[in-house]
Amino acid sequence: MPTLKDVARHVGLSVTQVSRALNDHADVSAETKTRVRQGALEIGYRPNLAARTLKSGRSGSVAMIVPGRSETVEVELLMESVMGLSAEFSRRGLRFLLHVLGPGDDPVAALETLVHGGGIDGFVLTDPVLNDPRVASLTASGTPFVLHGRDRADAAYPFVDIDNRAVGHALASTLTTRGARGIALVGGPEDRPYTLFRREGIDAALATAGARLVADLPGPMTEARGRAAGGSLPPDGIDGVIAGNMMLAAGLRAALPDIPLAVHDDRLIAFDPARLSGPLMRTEAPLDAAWAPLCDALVQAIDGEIPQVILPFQTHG
Amino acid sequence: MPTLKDVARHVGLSVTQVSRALNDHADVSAETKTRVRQGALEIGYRPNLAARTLKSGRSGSVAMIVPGRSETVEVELLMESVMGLSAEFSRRGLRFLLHVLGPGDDPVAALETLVHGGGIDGFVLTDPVLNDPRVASLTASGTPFVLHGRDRADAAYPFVDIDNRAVGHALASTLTTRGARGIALVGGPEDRPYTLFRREGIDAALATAGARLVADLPGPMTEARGRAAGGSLPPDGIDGVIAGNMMLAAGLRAALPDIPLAVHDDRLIAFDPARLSGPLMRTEAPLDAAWAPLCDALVQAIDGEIPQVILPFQTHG
DNA sequence: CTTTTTATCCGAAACGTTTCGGATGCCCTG
DNA sequence: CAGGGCATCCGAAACGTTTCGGATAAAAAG
Repeated sequence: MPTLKDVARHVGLSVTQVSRALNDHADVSAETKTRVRQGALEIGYRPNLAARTLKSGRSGSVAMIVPGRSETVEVELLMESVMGLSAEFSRRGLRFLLHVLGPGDDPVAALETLVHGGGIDGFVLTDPVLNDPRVASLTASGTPFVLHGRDRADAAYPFVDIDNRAVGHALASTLTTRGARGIALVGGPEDRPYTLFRREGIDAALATAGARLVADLPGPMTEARGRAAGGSLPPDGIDGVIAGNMMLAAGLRAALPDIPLAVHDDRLIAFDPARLSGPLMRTEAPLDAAWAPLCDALVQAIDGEIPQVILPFQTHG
Repeated sequence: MPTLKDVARHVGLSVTQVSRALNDHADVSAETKTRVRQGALEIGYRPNLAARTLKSGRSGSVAMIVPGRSETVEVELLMESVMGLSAEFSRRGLRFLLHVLGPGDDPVAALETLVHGGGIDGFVLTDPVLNDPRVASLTASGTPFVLHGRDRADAAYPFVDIDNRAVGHALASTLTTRGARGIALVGGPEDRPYTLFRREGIDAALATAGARLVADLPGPMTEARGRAAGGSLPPDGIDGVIAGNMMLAAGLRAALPDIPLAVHDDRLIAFDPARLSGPLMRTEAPLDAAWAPLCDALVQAIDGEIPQVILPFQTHG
């Protein structure tokens, strides 16, 4: 495998100038730069990451820790993010390390092992719970990271998220402006911050409109539970339902064919809203819009900044 | 961060001896070894992965390159192997690097970048095509790898695979021993070696039994295509069909309710064979039995061996 | 015509580790 | 006591990159 020295010999320059040329440094003439790049291409030069790391202290690799297969985890989402993030990182020349936890493994312990071992510049964290211990651990050790979501309202670390409070507000408002006064919420898992934030927004909107939350049923977001929840709601006093995602909405629609439905759509699975009959309003924020911002944010976090990105959502219907 | 030099100064030895002591080398006295280890602990020494990698070429991490989302790729299988392999590697204390290709990326170029970049001890390759260029590239550069499957019959490199020729033979035999003489094959993609190997086994079995292959329809293995292929078969002269996997079989069964079906089941998706009515014979080899052997084989390959593992399959019905 | 600037270039040191090829002192054999 | 064998140690050279501190020439300024 050719090294900088080989390129230098090939183009008749010093190793120094070749290095500077390839890194687009200032004191190399434009002509030399193209000549060097050309020569590097010709002999198939590829930079040695280990050497670069040794010199610069940055390893150029980032890591993500994901839970293994289990009941509570949405594999579809997991793999969507793994593939999306990995692709974005490779495009930026960064290496993506994936650590899959075993059945009984502690996420924080795995994190600390990886951090301690060195060679990782930063972490991507996803699917936070309230006051996530991983955030605490990384903050304590001063390791750069970016969180997809937030584990508390007053997050002071780098994150990429949507405004779930606003989402909740929009969902509730869209029902109340259509006259709904008794509203049921069939939301996501209770220990997830976004469930909480959305409910805050819902409460605020309902209070303003003089409506009230008749039922609040947090839980897993599957079509089956949507149907079950729809069936368990009291038959009277409910003229609008808010669903956590499209699967829940589909189940709810099956159980309650005519009720006005407001739902947040993360576009995780291709689910055509037209398939849902009856009155439907949606807030839409595609999850896969987050991968690139997450990568950028992590890069900035590694550079010592604290990027906090709020992605937009759209309202339909 | 303390380095070897710091440890050396702290215990009053040379850098050389400290390095050898920590790596449990032969010509260091037992007493010195413990003294060095103690000293290293005291000042909190952590080996620098980059330097070690640069010098020794071993980094303790392995990589896998997967295609991004596309039509031709079975995401479910991809995710299954990524999760399975990653979990197995972390359990062995190895780091698992995942590189997801962009839409137009060349797998071989990505491979070579990663190889020369350093810091990767070996690769896991999956889903080979005939005479796979990745195999050629890694063989040429002398990089350790293990292939899930084989890209040719006379593979001389490390691999983990099932005996697809035997699978084909078993599938065909199970039909001929039941009296079938005109047999249709609805197999997998044409450029996949396993499709070829299975057909070899099928041909051999049919020749022995005096039966013949009336139709041969390679292609993607989806339920829809199974149904389409079933409908396109000539109505007469076929008294047995071989299907590439359970999805194909399900489609075929829908189109041909009574025909004897022989199918290979990789247990990729939980598909209860009992759901298929009519005469059914199966060869069964769960894909997820391969992750652990693949890891072991890669570790051996990195140590210079050439493990070649043939996993067993079972025959049902 | 000398001096200063500017645009390019280069040698050499450094990052932290492993390892080759000796050194040193000691004990044992003859 | 000369010599070989053994256990234990060390200096120095690598691995491939980045970068500091100059060097060289031509162009601009005095």
